[in-house]
Amino acid sequence: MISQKSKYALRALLALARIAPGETMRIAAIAARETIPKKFLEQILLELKRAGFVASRRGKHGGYLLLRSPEEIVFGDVLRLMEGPFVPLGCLSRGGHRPCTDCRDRRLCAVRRVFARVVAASDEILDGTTLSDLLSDPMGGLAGEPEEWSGAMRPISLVKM
Amino acid sequence: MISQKSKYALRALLALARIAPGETMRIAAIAARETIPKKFLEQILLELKRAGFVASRRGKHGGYLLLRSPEEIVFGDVLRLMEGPFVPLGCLSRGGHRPCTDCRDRRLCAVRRVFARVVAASDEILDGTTLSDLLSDPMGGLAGEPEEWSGAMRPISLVKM
DNA sequence: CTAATATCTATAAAATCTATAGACTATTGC
DNA sequence: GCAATAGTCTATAGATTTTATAGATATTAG
Repeated sequence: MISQKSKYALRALLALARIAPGETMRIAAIAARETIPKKFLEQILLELKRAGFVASRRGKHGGYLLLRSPEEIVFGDVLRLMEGPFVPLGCLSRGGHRPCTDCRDRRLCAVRRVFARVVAASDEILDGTTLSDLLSDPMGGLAGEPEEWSGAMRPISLVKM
Repeated sequence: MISQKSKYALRALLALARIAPGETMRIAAIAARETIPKKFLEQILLELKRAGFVASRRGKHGGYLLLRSPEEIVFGDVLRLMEGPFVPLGCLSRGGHRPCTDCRDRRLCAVRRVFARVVAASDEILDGTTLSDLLSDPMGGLAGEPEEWSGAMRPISLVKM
């Protein structure tokens, strides 16, 4: 499962992407509009600020704004920041850190190999989607209800994310 | 991240896939060979038994064996059993249960749409891989070290699974 | 009968996720 | 300068989930 924190971060960034460039939006306004606990959102926005996604102004008329354009903000980057050094298996993290302690030989770990493919497929989507992709096509080309989805759009998989 | 439990389950099934058909393998033997806590493994094997993946014999000379052939045991099915009703977002679970409580309109939820695509891509791999795929190709066609992986095989993505 | 082995229920220990609290700092308008 | 507004920072609490362990029970072989 993606964490609430990541979901909140993505929604907050989308909210900021909808305001006029150069304008700011207050934490309280984002929290209210996106239904996010304000104090939790504060921490999330600070993380996003430290990572260079957003900037802030303090004091009266303060608030947050995007530091990069929506075309440059990639879903995968936001998730990597919010979720920490995560892949489906610890031993798949960058540089091979966090090795399994219970896996005799990484090269022979069958589980590892399958999930490496899942990671690659997920990355292709997450690193190929930006905020602007979602802004320009708010309904994703769908006209019906989610209940009417079929085929590739149907949420069937249950792998934990 | 995939849970330890799922990883243990997959490794246990692979261990059972390697023994002769009709033979059994004791819990203690699987635990030792795959470096899995024995008592934890007991619970996992019971779940796998209830779901029809394996069968067991009690008493002396008891143990576990696969109830389906390795060609019929699909990674996705095992994960769905072990991880529960999971998708990257609660509102993507089967039948649309577990709706977001903080998302105004599911049809407009941009985050939801992106992750629906991730789910579909992951499923394609997980539901297309069986135990026998891994048995017949233990090295996955790779000759070098994981550190030498490149391109699509490199574990870059950090989406939490 | 006894030893080996799986079964079952409960609980403990640890980690993580989510959220809240409260004091502090900076900016603006008057 | 002062008050109001709004972001910053550190700590911690509460809840949930994950991981693992304990111990009593049931079954089978010999």
